[in-house]
Amino acid sequence: MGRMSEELPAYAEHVLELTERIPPGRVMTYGDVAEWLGEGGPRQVGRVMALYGGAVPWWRVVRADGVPLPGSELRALEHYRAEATPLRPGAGGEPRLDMRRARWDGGGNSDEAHT
DNA sequence: AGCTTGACCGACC
DNA sequence: TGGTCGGCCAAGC
Repeated sequence: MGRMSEELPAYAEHVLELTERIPPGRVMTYGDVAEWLGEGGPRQVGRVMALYGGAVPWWRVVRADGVPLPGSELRALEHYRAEATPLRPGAGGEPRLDMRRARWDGGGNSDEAHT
């Protein structure tokens, strides 16, 4: 029949798939995901994560400024600690992601970090 | 059809 | 370091 009941939009599936691909200890920004995918924008990625992010390592997709997801900071921090994700003390002493080291390019070159 | 909202981003000041 | 502004793009009302 004509209508295909998409339980999960194709775009959402791509976002989730890439998210699962992010190695432990690394993160990608919403914008990076969108750019890597070559479609949509940061806001679309954010929407997907808000709706279906619970099924994937959501803590590995973060804002460009390295601030942990508001509302789930504790849970995120726990994961970062467990994965040894590069963190950095913020102004108020609050931990923020060290984007310079934690940012992952998407597998184009897995080993590139290391200053 | 128009306006608001959102797990955003970069430039500016 | 932090606040504001404009741009972005899809979904809801």
